[in-house]
Amino acid sequence: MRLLVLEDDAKLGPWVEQGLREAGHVVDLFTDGKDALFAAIDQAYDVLVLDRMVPGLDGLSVLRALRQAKVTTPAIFLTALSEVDDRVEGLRAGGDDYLAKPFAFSEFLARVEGLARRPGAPEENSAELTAGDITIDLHKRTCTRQGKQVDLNPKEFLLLEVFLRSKGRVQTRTMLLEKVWDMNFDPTTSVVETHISRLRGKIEKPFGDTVIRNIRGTGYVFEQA
Amino acid sequence: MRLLVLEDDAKLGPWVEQGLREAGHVVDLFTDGKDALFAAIDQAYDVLVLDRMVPGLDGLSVLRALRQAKVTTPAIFLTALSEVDDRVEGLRAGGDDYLAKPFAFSEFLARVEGLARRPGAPEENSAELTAGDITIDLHKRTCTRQGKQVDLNPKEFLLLEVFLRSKGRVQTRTMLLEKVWDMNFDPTTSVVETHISRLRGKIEKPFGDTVIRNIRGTGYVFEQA
DNA sequence: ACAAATTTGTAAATTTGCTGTCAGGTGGAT
DNA sequence: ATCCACCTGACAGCAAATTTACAAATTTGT
Repeated sequence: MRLLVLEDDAKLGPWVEQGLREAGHVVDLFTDGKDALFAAIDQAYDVLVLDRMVPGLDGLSVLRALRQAKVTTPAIFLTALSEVDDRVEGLRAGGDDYLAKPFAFSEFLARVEGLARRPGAPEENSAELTAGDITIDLHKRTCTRQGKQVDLNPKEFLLLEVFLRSKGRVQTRTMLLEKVWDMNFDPTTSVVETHISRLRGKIEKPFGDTVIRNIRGTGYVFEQA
Repeated sequence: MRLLVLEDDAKLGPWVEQGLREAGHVVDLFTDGKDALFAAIDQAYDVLVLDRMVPGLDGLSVLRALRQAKVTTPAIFLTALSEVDDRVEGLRAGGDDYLAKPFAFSEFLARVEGLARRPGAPEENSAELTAGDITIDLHKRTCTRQGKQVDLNPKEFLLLEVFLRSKGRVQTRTMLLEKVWDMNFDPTTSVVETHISRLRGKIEKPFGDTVIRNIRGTGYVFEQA
């Protein structure tokens, strides 16, 4: 598989490059936005990996330019910024997925390879995640259950997104704190519980069943319907 | 899994400790290098997690001392980016590993668990354990028998897990106390019997047969179906 | 740029339910 | 028959989880 990586961080770039190589892919690493843009236009890549902030031309602009030029290669953003808006912005610009730093390489690889084998043009393909009768649309930021629309706040949406991406595996409180709140050192907070409760109020209560199961002393599992 | 963590940072230490606990491991946290060294010498850990800089004796020295004492437990270093020098990078060649802060917990967990199964254990990854018509899924934390779901409490689940990992071999009460309760000595307690009874109530009674056989004066054996 | 409205995190109150102890019962071994 | 190990159910303590209320922070509209 042929991959373009745009990343100027001196450590992260080579790390990503080597990891992808070891996984059997062909990688072109760029540290400058303009170079990456030109390369992406005249070469056929399977996936683009873009950093949000780089010299020359930032990843966001690169992708916008590409989409304008009708280049539909799927793209994934690496973003150091943790706020929801920053994650979302990449998607708005025509990105197909994002990943917050720091990340586990295995997860990165899975996402990249997942994008590549996805059929259809990114334009009409509205990045969706589904579990049973629950569906969320990453681009439109909407959530539906049994066809009915469910309004979620940003944090609730992100929390649900993490659950839908975990495909039924247990998410420990520590993992959730990291993925949804980027909190790295605070085992005492009870944000998780609070937001689980709110999410349940919207996604379970009106439907009278249980989709988020608690595992005492560990965390939560999203049950596949 | 039994882990030693040497980390003096007041935030990072407890965070790592709890995260590993939630993931189902037994953790001993130390903030002083010397204490950690003594513990690592006379206890059998599966992995050592060492900070580079700690009071008493720094992580690298601890590891050197251990290797000299022929302790081969695999180790992973947590180190600030600025502390990554040649010596630390060299760890990789020796089979040990390092991780630069800040890191994603999920990645840390993956590395730690990867190190532990290094000594020629090719299996794993399936996350399922099976015996006859009984199956447990460690990721989803579920248990089924004859296709029917069986709800287990954390301790019951852990107990069953221990049995499935030792298919056919006798588990003495002492072994169970150590593996499930992390107790090292207390002949008076009857926790084991109580929990065996509860587990049986869920996994034998509804199915009308026996899978956990008692061996009078010794312990229990899990019978393959 | 300001005020109103919404969203988010904290803290406290309440609920839930897991866990270990114990007591009484059962049954096997000698 | 009697001892001893094991089984089982009841119960109380406790810690985790849930819910609620409130305050801080953020977003939105003007």
